[in-house]
Amino acid sequence: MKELPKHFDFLDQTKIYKLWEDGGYFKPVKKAGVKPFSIIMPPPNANGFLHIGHAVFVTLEDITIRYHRMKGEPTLWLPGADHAGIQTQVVYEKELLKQGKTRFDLGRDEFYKQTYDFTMGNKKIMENQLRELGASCDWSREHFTLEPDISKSVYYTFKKMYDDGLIYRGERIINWCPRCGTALSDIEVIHKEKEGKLTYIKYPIENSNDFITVATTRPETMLGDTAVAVNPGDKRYKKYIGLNLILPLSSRKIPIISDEAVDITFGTGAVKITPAHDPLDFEISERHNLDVIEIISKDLKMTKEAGSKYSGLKYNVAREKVIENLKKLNLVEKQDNFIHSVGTCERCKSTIEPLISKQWFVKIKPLAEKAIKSVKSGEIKFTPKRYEKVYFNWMENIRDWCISRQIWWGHRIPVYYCQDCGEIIVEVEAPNKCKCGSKNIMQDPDTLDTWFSSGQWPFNTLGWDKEVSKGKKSKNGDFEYFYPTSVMETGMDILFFWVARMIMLGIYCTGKPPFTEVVLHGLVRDNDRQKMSKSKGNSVDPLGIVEIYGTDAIRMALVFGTGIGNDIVISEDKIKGFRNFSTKIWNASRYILMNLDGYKNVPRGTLEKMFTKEDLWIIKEFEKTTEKITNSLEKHNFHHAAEEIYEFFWHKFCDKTIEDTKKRIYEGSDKEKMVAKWVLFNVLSGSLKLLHPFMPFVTEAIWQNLNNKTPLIVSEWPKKL
RNA sequence: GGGCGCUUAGCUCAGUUGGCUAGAGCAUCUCGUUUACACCGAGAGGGUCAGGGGUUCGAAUCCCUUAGCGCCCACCA
Repeated sequence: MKELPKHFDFLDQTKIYKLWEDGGYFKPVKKAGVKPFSIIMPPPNANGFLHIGHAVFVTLEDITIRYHRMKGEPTLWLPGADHAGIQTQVVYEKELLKQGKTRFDLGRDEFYKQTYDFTMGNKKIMENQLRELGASCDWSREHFTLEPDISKSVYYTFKKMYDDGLIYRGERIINWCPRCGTALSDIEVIHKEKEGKLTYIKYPIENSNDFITVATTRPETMLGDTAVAVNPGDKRYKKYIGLNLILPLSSRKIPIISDEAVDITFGTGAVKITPAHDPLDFEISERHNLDVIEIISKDLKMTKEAGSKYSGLKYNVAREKVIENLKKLNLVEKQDNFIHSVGTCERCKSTIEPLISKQWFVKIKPLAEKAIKSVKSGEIKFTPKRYEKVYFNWMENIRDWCISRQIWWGHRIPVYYCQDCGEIIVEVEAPNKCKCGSKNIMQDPDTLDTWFSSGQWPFNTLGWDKEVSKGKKSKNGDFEYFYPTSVMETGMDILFFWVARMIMLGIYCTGKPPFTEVVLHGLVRDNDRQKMSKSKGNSVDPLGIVEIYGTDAIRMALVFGTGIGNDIVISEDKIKGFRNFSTKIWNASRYILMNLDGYKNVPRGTLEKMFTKEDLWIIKEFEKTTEKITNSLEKHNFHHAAEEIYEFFWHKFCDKTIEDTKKRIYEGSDKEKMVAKWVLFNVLSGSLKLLHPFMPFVTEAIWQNLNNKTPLIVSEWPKKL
């Protein structure tokens, strides 16, 4: 055995990681008939550096992975990176803006190429950051969402769903982000409370001197009204239902209709219906076969349909003009201040404009039904269980998923239109001619929602493709061996975006849910309970912390004292505390190694009768601790496990046992020394194993000095001493 | 409007199916320069477990209720 240097500040994490990686310990050895353990890593978005949130998943998943690997299970942790469609495009467009350019200056191909290079550069940095955090994942199986094989599978899924009638193209109301210039799905819209004005406008009734007053926050949309709706039970308006109104400023005749969706208590109880620019109005218009008049275009300017006085004006300019003109006609009853929630783009924060557009949608209900069943039946279990309710709540109220995006970065939709006969061709590989013989075919210009591809991540990365779907074996056999995977661990914030979609698409594509357990963690906050973010300036840079206090400290700080699923509170003081713990482990080990000169380990049985009461106590405590940690890890109770090993190592082993044995170590007989050394050596070895999943670097560094033939990472998880 | 959660020591949080004098880390105080470690050790103080009611032999834990806080979802015109 080698003595340890006095200070471990220079612990060479890179060297230790290399020892593991070069040793091939991250690669699972498949054993026929042995149940494997597998986690697909949530692929970080390859458009920036890792932040503290990434450190959380790395820590929790790496703990789980190391534990299962030590239990001797063929263990796979598959890493990857996500192209992150809109987000990356927004980030790179900002880069371009610094050069005074837009994506249109570059053109589609050049923009894609530059974004690709940018992404690959970030991906490489991220991979090394994952290494610094100790991620023991199998780099030989790493994937990227845009690589050719993955893309092919994504296209195949699209085609399969199209053929099954689960993907359709339709002209419907969607969320339009004017900044990004694309449609968004409902969950990419963040609703924020904003101050506005509620304007009450009088609509004259045809052949009458009566009016119906409607209230609106967007007066300019009246130019596109095609009805006014009231609740069928509203006595005030019953007599008017079926009559016509003369729409001010346009003189169009619009009907007064009745619909259950109208809230009697809101505003005047009469609501103007603008099907082209409001989701609820669109629904009502479908029920009543109303005309749809688009008066705002995608660049937020008024269309010709809005009338010659308004056409070409920006919508907010038009709004003022509409109010002004209505006032001249004495048709504005009043204007109230009003707080309402306004949809904004998740990525660029711009206000969303609902409008009619031709997009691709996933018919989601049939998929959702099976996804609900898989959790209800217990095929998939959530930790913490309370998130199952959140999941059901969302799944049961789900609406069709708009999957086409008018951006350039991502999987281009595998649909081709024949310019001659109008045929729609959906194919994995680009066709060179149409059935009609025409070679004049054009690919759909749009790309797929990034979550459409990440939703297939758990099986696409394992080699599922068209052939496997038809019953053939996957190329390397991974799909058959590792799928369904064991645990999906990720942030609570992407439960709907990702977890829900993986379950739906997993069941659809492979017939099986993609994992048997979902483990969700919370948000990272600072000591004042504030969410950590760069803009607030309160974020902890995990790699910066690694340099100062070491990876082991930050990992412990992230799991200690936080129940799984709850928000994680972390501060520099907390991390410092666990740096102290690393030092404690180092020093205790250094002391033991100093006193193990010439020590040869022997089986416990040969010393059984010579143990002191204190020896037997620590042995018993070790076994109790081992059992508790094992149980906690099985239940994903990371904080319990961490707290147990901390308490055991510091306050039982160091404070009690090491002190108790000093007398024997310094003054005892040879036999007493031998027994004391046995206890120190074996409890230390066992403790290093228990500590290893949490604090892999210090423990491995010490282990390397204990004359062990194999590294700690592949040592056997302990049961007894 | 619907749903979920939180309220425990000065601070940040644990507390598994109800069961010994309610725990940890940090902070505070006292003592200790013992040959692993001051990034340490020994010890101490500190809590009507948000308020009220109920079930029970027994409640921080289960039920009801009130108050405050946070989050998520939703078509508040």
